[in-house]
Amino acid sequence: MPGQPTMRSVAEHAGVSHQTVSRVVNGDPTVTDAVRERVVTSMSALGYRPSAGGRAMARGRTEVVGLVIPHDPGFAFANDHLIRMMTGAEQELAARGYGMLLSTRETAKDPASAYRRFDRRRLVDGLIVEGGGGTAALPRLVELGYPVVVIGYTEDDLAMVHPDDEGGAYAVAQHLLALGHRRIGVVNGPPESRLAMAARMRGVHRAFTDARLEPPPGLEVHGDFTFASGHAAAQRLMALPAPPTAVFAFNDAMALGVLRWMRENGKSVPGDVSIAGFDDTSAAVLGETPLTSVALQSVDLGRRAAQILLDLLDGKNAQNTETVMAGRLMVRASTAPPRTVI
Amino acid sequence: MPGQPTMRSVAEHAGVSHQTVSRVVNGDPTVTDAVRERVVTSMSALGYRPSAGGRAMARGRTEVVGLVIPHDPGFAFANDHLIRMMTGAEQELAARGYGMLLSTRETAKDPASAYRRFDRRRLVDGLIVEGGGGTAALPRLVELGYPVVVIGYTEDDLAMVHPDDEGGAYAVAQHLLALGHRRIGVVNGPPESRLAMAARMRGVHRAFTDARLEPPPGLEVHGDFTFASGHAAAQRLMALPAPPTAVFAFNDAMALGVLRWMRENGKSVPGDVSIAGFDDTSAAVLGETPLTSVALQSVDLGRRAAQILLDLLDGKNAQNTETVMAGRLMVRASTAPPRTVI
DNA sequence: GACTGTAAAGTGAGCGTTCACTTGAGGGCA
DNA sequence: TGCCCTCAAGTGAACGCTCACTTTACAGTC
Repeated sequence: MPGQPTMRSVAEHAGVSHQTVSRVVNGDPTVTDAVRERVVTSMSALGYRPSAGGRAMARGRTEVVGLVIPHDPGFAFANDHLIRMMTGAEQELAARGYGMLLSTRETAKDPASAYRRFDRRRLVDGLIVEGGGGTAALPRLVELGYPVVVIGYTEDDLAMVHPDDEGGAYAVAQHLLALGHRRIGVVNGPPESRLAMAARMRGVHRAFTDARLEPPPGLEVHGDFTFASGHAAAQRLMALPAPPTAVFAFNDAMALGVLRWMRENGKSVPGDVSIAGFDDTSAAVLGETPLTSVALQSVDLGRRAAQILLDLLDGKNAQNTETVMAGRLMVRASTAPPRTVI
Repeated sequence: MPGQPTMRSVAEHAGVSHQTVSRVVNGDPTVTDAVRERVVTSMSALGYRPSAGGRAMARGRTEVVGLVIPHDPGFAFANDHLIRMMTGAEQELAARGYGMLLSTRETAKDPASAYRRFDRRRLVDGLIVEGGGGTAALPRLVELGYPVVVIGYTEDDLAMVHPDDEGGAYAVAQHLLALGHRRIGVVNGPPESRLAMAARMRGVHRAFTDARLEPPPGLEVHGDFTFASGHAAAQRLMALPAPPTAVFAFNDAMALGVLRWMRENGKSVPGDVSIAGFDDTSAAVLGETPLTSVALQSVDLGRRAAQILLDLLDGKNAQNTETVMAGRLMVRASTAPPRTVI
């Protein structure tokens, strides 16, 4: 787009200096109303819009932050969370005049792919990384001098924002215990998410401990967050000599897999087996048997991450904080007291 | 981040001119291997990374495009599509060295909000707008000189990329007719999507016509794409004197609402009533009764939109094309022959 | 040997802002 | 009246890159 009006052309049109136009654009209070009005008139007469590139050059920062999200074809179920988180972050950033540049990474194939962009070129001021797991490339970004906020967990010394996984899992386990379940099966997640999964596991154990009960041994199996792995996990759990009366899957997709297995094998839910999930995805809510699950505050998670990053950019709050946002237990039709209270 | 190395400092370190460094960065073939190697060594020794701002200034374009997506709290079901579309677009853009700036708009509250950013400041070279509906602000963007590609439908004279809504709906209707259904209820979408919905309706009618049948009158009701509206629509359809034997809802969320109503009212699916949706969301696939639906090529839709936009930016393909991407009928457990073939 | 052509590298301006500093006008006060 | 102070606006450089043009070196030709 050649021939776009510049500050100098606006200045000429308004009969002031370019610096005065700059002051008007940036809301400098020292400009008198008369001059300001003249400049504003010229700006709209010429159709002037400031160039982000010019500003970036002069200020030494781009006022754009990068958002790195995982993108794994198989993990479609996290989409509700991702979209909400993104909009939360975007709105917070927009409110402070920042833009959000999106970069996707295929965790499995090439974890570093999404970072490479930021490594190669200086086009963002900081980064929000969704999902700390499997991000060995994180230290490289820090090395480059980027402020980084992780949505999720990381072992690197970075600001973290994450849901209260332990509290959420505690709430689910407590709910199931209160219904009278004792043999509670757990479908745990994959190694990439071990920090979040460990927190959820702690929550489950704490619920048992608080109820002065021992967590039943041998009722924990592992999935990889996919529907299919939940389905397989149900098979394994129900084949045990003493199968569980309730299954708590560490995400909704696996919980739906468990539910499907129950349907296929003539088990009623919640009659024979109660099922609970985690994430409160639309698939869990809108199904024929709505799932008890834990709702994350995805929008606020994104919003908060953006706030922290902006504070880091402003030099405020240089501490690498850990922010935990409460989850909410959503009790639905998939959980009920066990047939025979033990 | 002050004191970052620049082209000139790299040039000094390597004992060449800044222009030679520029040539190396941009892969100019006229640089001899010896010099190139020296420059590359200096670049990594100093940790040099080009400044996107400087390049944007000098080139007069930012090499970033904007992606505008709708964000309506109630419309969570489109998330699968959105994420896939975004990753498709992002990967295509990244492959050509472009960045993708995200902007969300709340269609209902303030349709123009997402555009304002691009109106106020010159920070992208072009725009991809997801969902043409309700975008009265589009002409303003064109007026500003942005190349725009719409994913969806628009009445403005812009490049469009959209799924084959007519063909997809045709496939569903044909499938239901082939099963023996004649009284096929349709749960249509909201006015904002009227162009897409009209295409789907044409598809349904064409299927009837091709089968030398008359579309049954009075079996079309309207929803707003939400689960609740699908639920209500089922109520209305089934209260008719001659209720449908199959219901085709124009998105999955409404189809799931229909399914729920059937469950609550003792109708078996697909025994008493067949149900089909549109979009092939995870909620439809992973439910207890997997839904027959139409899968969109969301990733390719995004990828294609990005390609077209990049071509527009290159001055190639100045035509405002309309690109249609086939959908795929996914037949699942929610559709079967009617109990009594009429 | 002088001339031309070409490939490789260098020079300097310019892109549109902001920053640090300077100028100028006007007011208050002794 | 003269001085200083304050507030509003102006001046010019700098930010880091690319573009258009120029220089240099060297080989080929007559």
